[in-house]
Amino acid sequence: MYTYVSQCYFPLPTSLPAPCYNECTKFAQAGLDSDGVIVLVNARGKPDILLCDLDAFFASVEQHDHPEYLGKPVLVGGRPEERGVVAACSYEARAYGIRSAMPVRQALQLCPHAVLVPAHHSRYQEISAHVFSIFERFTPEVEAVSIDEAYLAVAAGTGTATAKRIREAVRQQVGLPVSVGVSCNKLLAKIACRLAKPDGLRTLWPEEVPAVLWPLPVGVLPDVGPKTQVKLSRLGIRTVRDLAAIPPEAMEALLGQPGLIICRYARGLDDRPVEVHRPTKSLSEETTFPADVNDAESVLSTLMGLAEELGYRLRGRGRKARTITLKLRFADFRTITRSLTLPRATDSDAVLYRSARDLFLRHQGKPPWRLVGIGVSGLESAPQLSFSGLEENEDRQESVDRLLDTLRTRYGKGVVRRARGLRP
DNA sequence: TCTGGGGTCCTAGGACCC
DNA sequence: TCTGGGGTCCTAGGACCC
Repeated sequence: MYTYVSQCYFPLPTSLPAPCYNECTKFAQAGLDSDGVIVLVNARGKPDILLCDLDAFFASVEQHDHPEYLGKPVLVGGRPEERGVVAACSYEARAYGIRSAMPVRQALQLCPHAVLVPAHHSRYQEISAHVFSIFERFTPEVEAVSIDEAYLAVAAGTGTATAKRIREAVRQQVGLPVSVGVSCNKLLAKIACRLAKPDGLRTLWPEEVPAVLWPLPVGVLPDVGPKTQVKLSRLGIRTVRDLAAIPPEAMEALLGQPGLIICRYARGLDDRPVEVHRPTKSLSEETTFPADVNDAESVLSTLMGLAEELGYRLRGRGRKARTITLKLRFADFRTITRSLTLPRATDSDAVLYRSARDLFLRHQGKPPWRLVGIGVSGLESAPQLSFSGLEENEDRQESVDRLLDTLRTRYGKGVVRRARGLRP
């Protein structure tokens, strides 16, 4: 008997092979267990899914590079007097109730003797690249979620063994703990990893959904953030079990499309594929001022620096953008975005800056300003310019941007700022 | 003591075209 | 004079994630 099952939960008889609650279509094999419940079995040899997540990544790197920090509460983040927040904290710090995204000032009140370290992003990038290269020795199917997290697809039945070997390899060759969750889909792998932390490995198979997933608060599910939790709790929905008992149509009426998705999650169902290549859709640069700013000139000069940085990144990736977005945050935290779309895509610092400046002059609102940012979207790949093409290029500014990029890559940012006539 | 920075995806309304 | 849908592009905001 073959069928197409996507709703409800299915307890599994032990005689059947490892189940998979992904929404299988023509290859899904269904049967009835002793209770007469429909059973959906992975008959296609679907891969096992691993979620590998480096524990407290930035903080662990700092502890690795500075062994004197081992065993201590470590905060990686901005300076408290500049409104910094915690980017990462060690498990020792978490014991004091410190969490990432918490203002550093608040974190230091919870734990005054914590070690506060500024972020070293290029170092984290380097370590991340090393870890990802280890992942890729085990499977080409690696989807980077972030600098410290990746989904891996491996052959069915090999998940746990692979996870053990990955953890050993990363521990030995990089010296960092990585937790791994193993299951048959992304959702359950992610929850398994969360349960495994810190420095652990665990599996979570669909037959464990009622016992393990259902008692947890709905907030463990992806896409269920603070706002959604409030909406759900008004309906008395607090645990995943509560949610699994609600008809999906009701959730769709309440939350739209995401309502249907979280209903499937509540049943342990998730058919998102592991995607190796995910093209960048947008890039942005923003800054919160150490103190609110009252003069437009300061905002504009900051904006120029952000535009240069963004242009540099855009050109470095060989992309151009059609839509430019200005972001402003006021002292009361109200935030607006204003965008414009150009007839032709650009990667020029000057065009980025002028566009953002014009948007600012038109929509600046009332000072003081707290944050300014610039973003680009509508990305296109920029044709590679040959050197001769560069010389013939009518837009001299483009050649200047690229020359300065070369200098910057070779000699660093300070050289370029001087070349542009800015103070180093 | 307020609340970083970099992303993704979705929704909704208006303009415009067929 | 009144009244259609459908599709695409653009803009703005919101929720969420790491």
